[in-house]
Amino acid sequence: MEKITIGKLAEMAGVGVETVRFYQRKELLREPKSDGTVRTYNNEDAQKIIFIKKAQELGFSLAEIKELLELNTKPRKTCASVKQKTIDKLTEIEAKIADLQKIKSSLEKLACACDESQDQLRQFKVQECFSVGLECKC
Amino acid sequence: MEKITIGKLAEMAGVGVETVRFYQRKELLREPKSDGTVRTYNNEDAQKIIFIKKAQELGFSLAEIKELLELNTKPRKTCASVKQKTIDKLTEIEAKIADLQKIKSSLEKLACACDESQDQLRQFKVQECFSVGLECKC
DNA sequence: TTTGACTCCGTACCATGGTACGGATGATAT
DNA sequence: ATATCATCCGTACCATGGTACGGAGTCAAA
Repeated sequence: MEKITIGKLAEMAGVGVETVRFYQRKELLREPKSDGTVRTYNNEDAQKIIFIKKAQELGFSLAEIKELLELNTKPRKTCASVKQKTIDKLTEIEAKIADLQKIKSSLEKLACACDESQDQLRQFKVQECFSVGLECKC
Repeated sequence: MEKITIGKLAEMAGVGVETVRFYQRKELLREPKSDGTVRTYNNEDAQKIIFIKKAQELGFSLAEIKELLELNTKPRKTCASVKQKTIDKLTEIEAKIADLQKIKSSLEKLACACDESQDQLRQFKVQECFSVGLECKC
């Protein structure tokens, strides 16, 4: 395994060096062992940063992301409690997927309306996707 | 249609009065007509706020949410350009759904690992979901 | 061995998305 | 009609998630 410096790591993950250090302060990333004074990272650190960025785009806060990353890594936790937390997270994620599907259906309807009348187009309201039944009649 | 004051609206949508005013400043909500000095809102305003909150949880910024709400409401836009933008948004949303599915599969695998050995459990890494192939052997 | 690039660390600053506060005015219930 | 409550508006402040800066130390190639 090659020696990865913070600059290299940041580049691999597509973030700034300062961001890496910020995540360390927030305990989203470990403080790596230093051989001498310059610290070295590994591929897992890069993977973690990439996960953090993706999860943020999906509406998770850093605190929530920390929970996700630590689900099974806290010692002294029973299998059962890990499983319960995991299932809770799964439920949350399924809800997000369902909400995205609603917006998706709504936008599909809008795409249809583009081929209908100007009137149809102007009267369409994306925001209704969370309150009324949606059916695309294309 | 009943008269909805800002306080009522905020309550309906589950936000604070200040948040409503903030969204108005950001032009996510219209400045409603006032009959006299107190302004009155309608159900659509409430629907919009609910949409905003949901979309935020899905990782959209207020600027992006504004774009979504305005997709078909800007006059002087051609049907074709509306359609193109809509399709772009759809693509984005499909990507989000796909990423959520990856995390979901990963957590499902974790839930399985809970029933296996402690070793399996501790070695599991959620963050791998964006880099390696995942298969649940439950 | 010096020069240039990179690291480390602290502190300051920034944008986004609100939240709180306070005074003036307007509405409503008794 | 007056007490109470909400609205309006401006401004200040706040938390989250970074980003920038500056000084000191370190490493590696020429």
